[in-house]
Amino acid sequence: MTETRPTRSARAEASTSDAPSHRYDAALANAIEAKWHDRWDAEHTFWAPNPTGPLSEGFDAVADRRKLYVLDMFPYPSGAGLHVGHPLGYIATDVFARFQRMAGHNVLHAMGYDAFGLPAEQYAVQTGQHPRVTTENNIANMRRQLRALGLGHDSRRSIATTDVDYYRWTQWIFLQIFNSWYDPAQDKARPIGDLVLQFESGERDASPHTGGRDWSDLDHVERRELIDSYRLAYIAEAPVNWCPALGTVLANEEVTSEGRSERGNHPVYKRPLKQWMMRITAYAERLLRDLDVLDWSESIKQMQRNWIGRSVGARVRFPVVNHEGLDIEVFTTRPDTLFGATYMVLAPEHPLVDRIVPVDWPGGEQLDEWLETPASWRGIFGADVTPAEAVARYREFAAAKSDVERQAETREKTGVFTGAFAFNPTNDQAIPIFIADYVLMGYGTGAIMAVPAHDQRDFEFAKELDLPIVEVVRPPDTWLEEHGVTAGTPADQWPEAYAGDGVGTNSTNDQVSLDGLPTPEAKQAINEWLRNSGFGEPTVNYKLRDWLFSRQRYWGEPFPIVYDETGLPVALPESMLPVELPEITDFEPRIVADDEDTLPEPPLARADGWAHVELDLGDGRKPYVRELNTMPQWAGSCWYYLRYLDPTNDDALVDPDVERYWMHGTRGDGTPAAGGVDLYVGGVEHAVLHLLYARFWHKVLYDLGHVSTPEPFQRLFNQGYIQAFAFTDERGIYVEASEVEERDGGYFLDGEPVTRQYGKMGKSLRNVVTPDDIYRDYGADTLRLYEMFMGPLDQSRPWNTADIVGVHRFLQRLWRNVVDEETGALHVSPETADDETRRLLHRTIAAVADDMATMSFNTAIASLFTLNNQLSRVVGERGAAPLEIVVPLVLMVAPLAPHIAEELWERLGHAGSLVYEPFPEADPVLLVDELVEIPVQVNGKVRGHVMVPPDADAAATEAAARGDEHVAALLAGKTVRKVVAVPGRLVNFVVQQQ
RNA sequence: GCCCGGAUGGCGGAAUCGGCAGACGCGACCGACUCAAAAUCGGUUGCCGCGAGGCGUGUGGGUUCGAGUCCCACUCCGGGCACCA
Repeated sequence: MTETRPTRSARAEASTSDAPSHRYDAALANAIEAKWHDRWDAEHTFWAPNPTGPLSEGFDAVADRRKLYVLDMFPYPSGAGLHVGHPLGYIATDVFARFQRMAGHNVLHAMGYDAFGLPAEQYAVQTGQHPRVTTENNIANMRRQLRALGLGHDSRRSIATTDVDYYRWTQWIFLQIFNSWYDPAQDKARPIGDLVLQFESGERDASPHTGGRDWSDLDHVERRELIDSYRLAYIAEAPVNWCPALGTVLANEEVTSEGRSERGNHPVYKRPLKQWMMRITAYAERLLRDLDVLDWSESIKQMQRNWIGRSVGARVRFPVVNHEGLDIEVFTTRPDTLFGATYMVLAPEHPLVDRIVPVDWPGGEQLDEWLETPASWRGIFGADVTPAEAVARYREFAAAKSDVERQAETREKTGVFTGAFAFNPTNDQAIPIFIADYVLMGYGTGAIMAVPAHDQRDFEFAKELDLPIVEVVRPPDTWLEEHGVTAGTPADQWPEAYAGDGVGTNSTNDQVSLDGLPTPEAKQAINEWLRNSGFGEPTVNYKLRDWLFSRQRYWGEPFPIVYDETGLPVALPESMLPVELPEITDFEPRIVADDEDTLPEPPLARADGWAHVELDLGDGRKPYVRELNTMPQWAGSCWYYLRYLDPTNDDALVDPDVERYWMHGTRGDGTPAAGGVDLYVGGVEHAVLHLLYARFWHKVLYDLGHVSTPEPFQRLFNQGYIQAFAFTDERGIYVEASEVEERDGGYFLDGEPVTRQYGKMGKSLRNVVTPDDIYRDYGADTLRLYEMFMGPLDQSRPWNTADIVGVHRFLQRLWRNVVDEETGALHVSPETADDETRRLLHRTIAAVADDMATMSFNTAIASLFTLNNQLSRVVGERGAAPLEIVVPLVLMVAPLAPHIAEELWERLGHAGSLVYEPFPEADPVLLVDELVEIPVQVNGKVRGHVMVPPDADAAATEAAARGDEHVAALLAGKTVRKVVAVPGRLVNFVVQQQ
């Protein structure tokens, strides 16, 4: 590139042309920043020593400091590079980490790259360039952009998930999970070998899972199948989210509620496929319970709670009429309404449907009151056909509806009678069994008991198909009134179901009566009856499903799994790790048709020499076929925070002593904690993806003794987003935002008016501002300061380049207060500051230290502005800045704008970096003013101010207030009914209203 | 529909416990410097009013000597979940 940048701003031109030669401008800032980046690198300034091992050099010097682990969410190295919105969190953690170093902590702060994933692979498909090349280029560019920000990361600890040395340990963790099972008795994961021992010793009975056969009756393959069914990582054929456009299946968490892929918004179809699953459901209760001890925002906790979806209820078994021994099991949160169950509904794909469907529609004595099956039960699906045909038709109808269509529809209830009946166990009444798509196979047991009087969905279905509606919970009078009915109104004349608590009614048999019982007691009573009668038992159900863990992709971690002649998976031994990705040239998914009939073929299937191997896994050398799927992108990001601790360890994923030092159960301030990372900063978009998966893996590692804390992230902070204005022309097309001019309250591009919009920064809105632009025009310190000054970290706010000059001027004034702009010489003085300035200094120190600790960086900066403005006044008067003010000011600025602070620190005569200098401390004596100004109110309105000593009591303050001329005039001739005098705060005279 | 979060000048935002609303910055206006402009420096800037003063934190009520802050009802905006039994 030989030509000069055409976009170089006029401001930068002007400031470099005829400004004083030692003014702090972009050019000077860039020079200073480059110098300190090199210095920090050369001096290993940000190397945080481990207590032991290869990274422990220098630990003795920091051994008495408290540890602090600060972490940013793992970034994906995008080919587009960073825009100014990306580093917001990184700057915040860096400011916090720098402050905490000055406050006496040994701070671990590192940055790595979540580098597997779709974009590099899709780029490879388009260009033929290997994803590794693309990925490494992107990482290099991102490293450059982040280095320019002056982030104090320990560069030795930077890892990428694509490093073979890293994914070797991702595979190792997979093996740990694969080789474990969840023992409900101990409520933890245990080695799979323990389970085998339990079966062999007879301690655990195999027969319930094998059709009544004992472990000793099983052959080798059957035993493996049984054991495999217990593993925390297992293969299952289940309806999965197949996304043809992405050529892969997706986890539930990766599918939006509109039934589209979170990445790319492509249609997703349910189809049965054999896939790897992770048994995260075994941890549902612990994942939920342990949220209570985490310092996370309530909203994120709530999102995880919703996703886990715990509900308390009961399982109830309904015997199927004419099928001896066959029960339909349902889950209900309202077992107290069991007497009101007038029909049942199965999900259309429920496996029992085919077994219960009779040859003909029932009639005569099977139906208590009707002579033949009512037409309404058969509806349009069952008219003129057999039950089997009706079921088939309905299934076809339901399957044809995509999730999107279901969403869009008005949720009119549809369904069809199966022709079969079940007994309501409370009263032995035969109730009809339907299939309907409002019952989902994936939740509970895929079957429900329908209580139309007390469930709105069942109510609507009952109305639609003309089914009986029986009241078993008496609603409160207020509800009856509001719905225009009385206590005597039959439930089928209610305008809607009553789903709330009430008092039991119509619920009595020989053994139990719920009549008159309030709902909570009724639940207890019926649960007891269910247990005694054997029809059911209380239980807890979760919405959370197991995690679908395989992807039909190339650019991901290969599984350390092969298959032998039985087709069952065999774990590779640790000694065979890593399983490296084979080199291939064709990354294209084989079939990309955007419909639901295509089958995925993993790209690894084409690596013939790799996929088929001969190995000796203890059975002698024999052929095996490798697992051809790869792991999802979430795998690598599930544990990277552990690898930062000990990135070079070849013997373990992390040394236990190192792990305990950085992670173990105390917070930075010494109080007990459940999780190891002291501060984790990132976007809210990972609320139920990464944060749930990582907690799950961490708990498995905890159960197996590989980590010492039950939770990975003690404190989570969700930063807001930087949004930006965008502009559309009259066609509604986005135009380049940086070229739009504002004048007379309107916006114009090339003289044509354009419309201002607001949204996420990105290519599609053409409103990207890159950090490189800002470095060029102002320098990195200005960018850092601006991003921290824009507002509170947890809120989203608009980027506004025009506002940047404010913080840039601050740095310029700070510089000018210390360095002569014309000569470059220092103009500081050892003379003491005046009392007012000194007091302001100490107030500022107190405020800034407090704000830094609570990450209120915007107000910390405001305080620094105020002090610097005062210093400017002093310099104006005296021609020199008192060192007494300058030194602490520079130290306070250091976490926020480290380059200029280091430079000033050096010019002030210090040899080393200020990174580990103690943060200034406020003198408490100077925080108290000699006189304080107190507002004086009359009837709540401020009418004057008086100066009083800070320790003046109420009487003295009131006396002073009465002495104020203006106040005295207002009080003259009026009756003071009450005086509120709050010492140090205010005085309020309450006078008779005239 | 359910669950969270939010609403303060022209703009971004500030205001530990219920105690001077609008800190700090942008913008705007005035002035200094300059032949001039930019940059820089100083001042003014919630609204109405010449002023005294009045009004003012999404809306309507309430508690209180006193409410941006607490309570009740609502409006709008953002996010999450959603036929979850």
